[in-house]
Amino acid sequence: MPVPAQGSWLTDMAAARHDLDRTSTAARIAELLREKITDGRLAPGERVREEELGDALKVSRNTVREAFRLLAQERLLVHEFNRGVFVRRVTADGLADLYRVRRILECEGVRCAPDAPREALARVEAAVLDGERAAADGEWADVGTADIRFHQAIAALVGSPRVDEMTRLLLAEMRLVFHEMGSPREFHEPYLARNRRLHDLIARGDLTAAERELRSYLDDAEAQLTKAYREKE
Amino acid sequence: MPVPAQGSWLTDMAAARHDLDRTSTAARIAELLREKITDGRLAPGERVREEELGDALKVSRNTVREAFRLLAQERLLVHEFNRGVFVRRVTADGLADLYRVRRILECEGVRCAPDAPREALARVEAAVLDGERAAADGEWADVGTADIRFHQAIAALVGSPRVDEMTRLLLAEMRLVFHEMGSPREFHEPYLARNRRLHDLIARGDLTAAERELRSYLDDAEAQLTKAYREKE
DNA sequence: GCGTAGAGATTGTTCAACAATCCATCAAGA
DNA sequence: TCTTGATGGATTGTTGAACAATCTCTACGC
Repeated sequence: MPVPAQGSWLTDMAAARHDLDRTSTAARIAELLREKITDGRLAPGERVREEELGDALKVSRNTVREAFRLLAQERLLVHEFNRGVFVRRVTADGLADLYRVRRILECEGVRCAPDAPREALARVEAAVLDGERAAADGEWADVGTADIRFHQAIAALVGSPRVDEMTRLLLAEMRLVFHEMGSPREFHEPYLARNRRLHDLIARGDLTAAERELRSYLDDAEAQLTKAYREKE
Repeated sequence: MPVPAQGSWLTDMAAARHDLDRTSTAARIAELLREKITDGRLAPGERVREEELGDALKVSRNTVREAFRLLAQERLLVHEFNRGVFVRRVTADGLADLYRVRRILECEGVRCAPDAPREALARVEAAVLDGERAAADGEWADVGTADIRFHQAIAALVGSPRVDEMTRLLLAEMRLVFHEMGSPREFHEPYLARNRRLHDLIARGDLTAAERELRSYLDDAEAQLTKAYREKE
């Protein structure tokens, strides 16, 4: 049989392989739950009963349990042995750790910006624009989504699938934090301008200033959230 | 009821909570498999049949499947829909990505060294000593284990549970790479002295030199492994 | 107020069955 | 000979029911 040339259409097919393989019922249930959780329709701390969910989706308990295991490993659900599964509640300590890792990954993204492909930087700007547009329309939930996509894009400048995945989980957990405090507008509005500035600094190639801006950005956001956390207790 | 003082013994109890709660059968099976994989007794690419394993352990297929899901999320197993689960094979691309993230996390560890507690640095030195001792005894498998513990300890200087966990998964995957090439001695021996030097630089507080040393360390290791990978193909 | 005991609910685990899919093999046809 | 298509066995995917183990709440007695 003929050997396909490097970079032939066959290579593309091989790369697109994962799009083709069907997904298990458990994986699809997990996806549904993920949406409900990131939407905030399943609130942090809320319990998810396996029989209840199984009946609602017309699937067996075993399948539901598989889905639970997936999301528990993703840190969206917490599985307490013999007690059940709950939507994760992020503690103040957890929040600090979240920001610690965000600082590491996102700052690395900024430092990698010069080596990043043009499309990667374009995605950063796209997220900025989406946020500004959503703010103009008063769609504050969408502003939050755009903000998360912005930071995802920053970390993606590293160009590492692993970093992308870690950031995805990280930011999904951040959504839990936002939902726990329920403050879409007051929280996201002031950061729109900073997203814009951060992007411009990166695009201009002033990485030192960009990293400084990002760090102060994250410090401020963390301080604000932590303060709100403490007040809630 | 009296409020416990910050850092009291109650805090310790709460932290040790997870040691007490019984673990599910699936979690224990996962632990068994994890050992077999990191020991190399389950080789990369090898298939693990669910019925076979269930019979061997006298547990039901469903329970085995749960264990598979856990390890698949840990990236030790690969789950191919309708085809089965296999011990992960790390590709050359995967190897490069592993080192990309290791550089990020471990270099951050070095930079955080001044703020790290004394015990954290002690663990770095302990790993160095363990490696040297194992080498003197000719126990090259133990040298590999000590090397991994060394790098785990470096990343742990960050002081973040999340970084610890990410590094744990990362290094478990590195073991797969080592097993795939089956070269314990030739590979680990030259790095013993470098581990020692790296620790000394950190202990001395010369972080600039330490980070440079670590980067060159990782570059060399990656190059060596990548070369061996290419030759195997 | 405190400890105990029991009832009900929920999770943990097993088992058997069937459906869906994969894989190797083999037969037919160009 | 090579390709194509069909067949059957093996393995995974999913279900539903059953029972055991554990938790949680309530009622009771002290």
